[in-house]
Parts: sequence; C-alpha cells; structure tokens
Amino acid sequence: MEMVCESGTCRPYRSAGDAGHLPIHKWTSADMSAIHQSCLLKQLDQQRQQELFCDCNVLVEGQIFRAHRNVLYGSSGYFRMLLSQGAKDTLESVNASFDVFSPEIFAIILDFIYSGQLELNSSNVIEVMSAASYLQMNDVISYCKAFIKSFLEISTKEDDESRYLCLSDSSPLQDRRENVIEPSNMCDVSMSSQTRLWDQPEEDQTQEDFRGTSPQPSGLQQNSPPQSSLEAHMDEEQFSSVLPERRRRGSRKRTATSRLVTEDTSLIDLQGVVSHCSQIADELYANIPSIVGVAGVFNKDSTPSMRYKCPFCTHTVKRKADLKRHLRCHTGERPYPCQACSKRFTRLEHLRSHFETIHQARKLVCRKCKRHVTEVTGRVVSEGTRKYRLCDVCIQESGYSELITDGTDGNEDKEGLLLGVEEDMSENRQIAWVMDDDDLAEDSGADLIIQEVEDSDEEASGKKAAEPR
DNA sequence: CTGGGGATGGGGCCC
DNA sequence: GGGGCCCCATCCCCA
Repeated sequence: MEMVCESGTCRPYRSAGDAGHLPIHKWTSADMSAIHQSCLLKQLDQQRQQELFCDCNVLVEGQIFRAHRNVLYGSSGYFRMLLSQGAKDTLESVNASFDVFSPEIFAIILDFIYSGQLELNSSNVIEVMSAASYLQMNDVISYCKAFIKSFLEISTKEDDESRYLCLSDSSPLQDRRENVIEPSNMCDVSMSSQTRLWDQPEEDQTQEDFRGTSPQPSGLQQNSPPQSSLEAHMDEEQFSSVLPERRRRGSRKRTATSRLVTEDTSLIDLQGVVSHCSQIADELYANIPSIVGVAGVFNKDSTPSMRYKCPFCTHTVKRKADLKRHLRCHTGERPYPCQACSKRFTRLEHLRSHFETIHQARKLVCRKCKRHVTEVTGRVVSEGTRKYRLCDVCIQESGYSELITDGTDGNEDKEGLLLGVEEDMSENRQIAWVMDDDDLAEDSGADLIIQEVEDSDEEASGKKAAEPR
C-alpha cells in the first residue's frame, strides 16, 4: 500500500505492514505527526487562498481577510475570546475588525498562522509584535523579541562573556556573523525552530540569542516534530523575566569580562556587528508605532488619552520618549558604561549617580559608623576603584590609613588606578576616579568622562564629555 | 535566618 | 525630545 500526501509535497512511502513489500524508510511517530500536521496546515492554507470553507471575515482598515475560525481560534488568544462568545452559532460567518494595525501587518500574521513562517524585518518587527500582543499570540511575540534581541547588544556580562568565548574558541567571527539575521530575511518560525530555541537549557537560550536558530528552511524538521502554536510558545512573562534577571546576576562578573574583551583580537570585527546592531536599534525606535488608545484612560476634558503602548509588555506611557526609555529595559540596551568599573547603565543619570556614589565618595557619611562627616573630619578611602569616606576616628581604629587617597600616602594606589586612565590624559582631562579628595570637594572640579557607546563593546570609539551637575 | 541599608532600576513628570 | 529630578520597588550584601 502506498501512502501519498495529498498536498504533493511529502515523499510517498509504503507501510511496514504491507505484505510483499519492505518499508523503504523507517518512519517514526514523530515523522508521521510532522507530516500530517504539515499537510493539514498546507491544506488549510490552500483553502484559505481559495476562500474555501472560510467562515470568518477579518476587516482591517477596510481590507477584508477571509480565514477559518478554527484556525484563528487555535492561534490567537484574542480570537479565542472573540469566537468563544459566539460559539453557539457555528453556521454563520464571524466578523472581526481592527484599526490598531495595518492590513500589511495582519497579512504577515495571518500568513504565519497558516504557514508557520513569519516575514519579519527590522522595520516591521515592532508593529508585528504590537499586533501579536493585541491578538495575544505569544509565540509570535517571543519570536519578535528574539528577532529584536538578535540585533541588539545585550550588555549582560554572561552574554558578553559567552559570546566572546564563542568567538575566540572556535569559529571565526566572520562565520558567526553570517548567522545573524539580516533585516530583510524572511524568518521561518516553523515549530521546529521554535522548539529548538525554547527547548535549549536556559543557560543556552540567552547565550545563543537567536543566532543558532534562524533562519531555518521552511518545512519539516525530522527530529523536532511540530507542535501546535499553543504548545510551542514560551510564556511571554517567563521570557521577559528571564533576561533582565540574568542581566542583573551577570553584572558582577564585569571585571573578568573586560579582560576578555581587550584580549580578544576579533573585537574590531565585533564592533562592526555592534555598530550594525545599534543602527537597527535606532531603526526600531524610529518605527515605534503609536498603537494607543488604552481603554478607560481619559483626559480631564473626557477626551480619550492617547498613550504609547510597549510592544513587550502591558505598560503604556504618555510620551514616545518615555517609551523609548522604557524599551531599554526590554532590549537590554545600556549605552552608558562607567569608565571606572565598566558597569553599564540604561540612563546617564544612573551612571552619574553610580559614579558619584561608588567612585567619588560624594556622600559625606562615614561608611563605618554612619556618622556625618565633613571635608575636615572625614577622609576618602579607596579600595580598588571604589571610594568611600571614613571619619578620622574610624580610620584610626581600623588602620585604613594606607588606603587614604589624598596626596600624602595614597600615591601607590593612585598609580594603580592611573593605569586605567585612557588617552584623555593628553587632553588635560582626568577621569574622575583618580581625583583626590580636595578635587572631590569641589563638586564640579572633576571631569566625568561619559562614554556613550553605540553598544556593548568596552572600547567605544566615540567619546562624549559631560559635566556632572 | 532575618532585618537594615546601600546600590540599582524604572516610572512620572518637570524644565 | 532630551536631560534631569524625585520617588519607589527590588535586589543584594552584611551584621
């Protein structure tokens, strides 16, 4: 008995139990399941294109899309809710209309629903994700996140470390760059590739980003049977919570990683990638859609309040600039590195606060006894790049005198710190963390060199000086 | 183990 | 729109 897929896309085979014939291929249940589901999906897609048995009309900004309610029901939480309400009447067509995304975006999503392929690029990914968020399609959201993340430098040390280790230990960077999703690439979100992404141990998910999983050829993957979209997707909250948390945990390994970076001769190439990533980030920010109109939010004059909705979460803000700022907590972008310790921050003010607290000992409080000190009664003590104040009493009690950073006996330590000073010295500018106590006392005396980099490399080319207020 | 405090991150909003 | 301030929540270290 010969079994042939009706869609014509699958290889014919013979059943093992067919008398007189030997099986030409050892078929596993996974193969069978994959083939069956693929054929079914193709059949449904063909029916959609021929408008056969379509029982759902979706109106998007005047354009009508015909689809099958069962398919929509199984793919979107929004449609699940919508269709559940009218579930009793199964004979009549269901209509839905949307104004919050464009027909082009919905077409991409509908194509994904019927094919498992998501046509993402850097200019539509935010809108696709917003629409997916609206339609409650977590698998699409997760894929968009991964797509975005693959273009953005995530300044977690674990990520950095693993990436640089990867770069140095095996394949040349160039080879890896070929795996980076190009903006115009069509991305296959067939369930097999999703399975690969999500089935990896958590350690590997962030390290690999999305590079190893895309683009995949469409169609079947024999070793990873497709799942339904609902089975395959990773919970959105789960996904978004993993990365920032890991970023925080990883931040304590910064010093070791900085060494790795400077020793890695492929950094120059990497900066090319990073620069490209930054351009993409800018492009993403530029394409932030004004998907707004949060229900129940009104101005004082009862007019609806227009707010910008984050495509990653449910948060809304009044201003686009605030959304851009908020997006950094999702993208992991940290454009403000501290010169003294390489720790990175999402905001300049956070960097400044960190710098003043950690490296300038601005607080006039004795770290040991917590008493208020003055420039006279307290001295700045330095431990590595970290500075804090101790009152004279605590200094004498604790024997910290050798760590004092003033001109009398802190020279040795200061020389050590000076090793970290970069070429700015030639321009008569000093990085603040080598300034002595007297300079610290004169608030604005120290030039804080704030390095705004395009992305996570520790040796950014462009430098920007800013005066601390 | 727990509570306190410092460091950090994020939101709202003003300039 | 960017910068900055204020406030609050959370994390983490340490006693």
